[in-house]
Amino acid sequence: MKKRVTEVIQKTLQREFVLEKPTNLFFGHYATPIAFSLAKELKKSPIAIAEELCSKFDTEGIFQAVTPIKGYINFKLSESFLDHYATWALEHESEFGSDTHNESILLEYVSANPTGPLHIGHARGAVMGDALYRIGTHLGYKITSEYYVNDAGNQVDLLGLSIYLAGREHILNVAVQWPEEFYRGEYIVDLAFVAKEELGEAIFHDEKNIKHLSVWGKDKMLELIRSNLADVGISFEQFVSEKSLYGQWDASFTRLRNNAKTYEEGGKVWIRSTDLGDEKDRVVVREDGRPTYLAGDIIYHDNKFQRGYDRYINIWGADHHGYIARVKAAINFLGYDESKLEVLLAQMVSLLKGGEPYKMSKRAGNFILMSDVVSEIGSDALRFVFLSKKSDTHLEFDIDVFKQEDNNNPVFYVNYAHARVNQIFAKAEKSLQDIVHIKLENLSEEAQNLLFSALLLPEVLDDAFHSRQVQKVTEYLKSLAAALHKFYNENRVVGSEDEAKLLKLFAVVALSLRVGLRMIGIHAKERM
RNA sequence: GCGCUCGUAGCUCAAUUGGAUAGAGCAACGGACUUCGGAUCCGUAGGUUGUAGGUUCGACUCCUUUCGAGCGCACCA
Repeated sequence: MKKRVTEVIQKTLQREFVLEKPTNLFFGHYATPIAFSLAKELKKSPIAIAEELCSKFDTEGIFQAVTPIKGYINFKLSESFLDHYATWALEHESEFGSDTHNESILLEYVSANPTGPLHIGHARGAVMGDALYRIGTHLGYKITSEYYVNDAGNQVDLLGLSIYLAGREHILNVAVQWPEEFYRGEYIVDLAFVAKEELGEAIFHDEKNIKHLSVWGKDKMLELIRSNLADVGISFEQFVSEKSLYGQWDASFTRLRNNAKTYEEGGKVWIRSTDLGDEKDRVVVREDGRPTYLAGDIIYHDNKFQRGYDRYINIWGADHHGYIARVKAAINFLGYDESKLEVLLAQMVSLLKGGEPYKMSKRAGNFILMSDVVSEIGSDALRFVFLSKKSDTHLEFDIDVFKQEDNNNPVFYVNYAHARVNQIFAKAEKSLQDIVHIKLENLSEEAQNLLFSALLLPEVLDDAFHSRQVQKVTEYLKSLAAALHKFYNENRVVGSEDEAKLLKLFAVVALSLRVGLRMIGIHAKERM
């Protein structure tokens, strides 16, 4: 819709302009403040310019009226244009809001270490990544979703050790000296018992088995993570193992060295990340020859860029923000365009329950488990609330709100609007086929506004994806649902003169709600 | 101390990325045809957008100052 409008205006004005929506639909459906920017150049008042420009538009086709108000030029769409679009949308539900783009994008998210279950912090990045994936794919981008598995290094060793010691303490009943650092959650003890089942008790007799337990435990945790994700409807196209990329280190390292971006000092190899704005240079190879974590990420990003996507998006927890500079520096040093990498940060989440801080799970080792929250409020509510706020703001919410079945609960509210439309169709004993070709004309002001709002979904999706701000979708769904509830309360549909027209209008609203919800991974309810 | 992110109604958050009178929900108060599902809707009240400057036709948005919060500042991942 916006595309068509832009085309038409472009053709008439023959210059660049900003197209926006008026704050009040009373003015029109679209508006441009172009007269303000022309005022200086033309040495005339914006008001005069706006009036002049308005007369250039013909009001036979797509626009019903083009009016100047206080320097703004306002465009009102014609009913026949809106009706055509509505009919098309109803007949092509799966294409509503879709588009084509050539850009290919590698979207990496979650990538939690396979050393424990997912906690609530991971959930925010997870649902955000998944929503971007769904929206972007719908918009026609070629997106690949990927999970990077840190299956090398200390943490996995620590996992093995923790299971081993838990087994000795709880299964062999021998006294154990716990080291300073280990994984504390009760899930470790559970794992030890599973290990006993699957591998036999003898595994805890010899510390040589720790290595084996590490790999075994890592696989188990990855399985758990996948099932946690599956519970909220998230799956990945590919998992990339850190370990499997290690063979490529020499090649990456050689390129860095040849570009003179590394140096040796104190027996270690450093990368000159300060050249590109990092606070200090970073070690990539330790004195004993083992590569650092950064080395792993250098290989991984080298590998990513070799795969030749147009764009790379990483979603990281906000606590990793300090890492962006060095990774971007490394990408640049490897000879790639680092601006192709976008890092989105998911800020911290704090949960309340009945106004009190949510109890940490002992099972998880003082984290809030994502699976606990999901079993309390469900996947839909979790998604909706996490996607309702800008990802870079700190978020606090009370999970009791999402158990209520009323206005407090936005998931419920939006679903209710959708179900309501279904109920009306049932009451009227009509189906979509009966009304899809009814012409929407001579609508009341309110009906026309509602129709227009419902048809905005495509541009909302577009905007949300481009700005990587998924809360625009949830905001839109809430306001569209509100508009429907309001209209419903003020207008009788079934049995009225305009029954067929209003049913069609409602069908468009329901369509928009349904597709919008689908974009954030929620299945719209037919009845409550 | 340095860096990143953030500061909007009592609370939780929006604001078309520089545009028209800064909007929703909650909480408070007052209302709605004996209902196409009242699981909804309408109204009232609530703001110097943390502070102080600057940029311009125009600033919640950009720049500078200052205060406050969170996070980060590993040869851990």
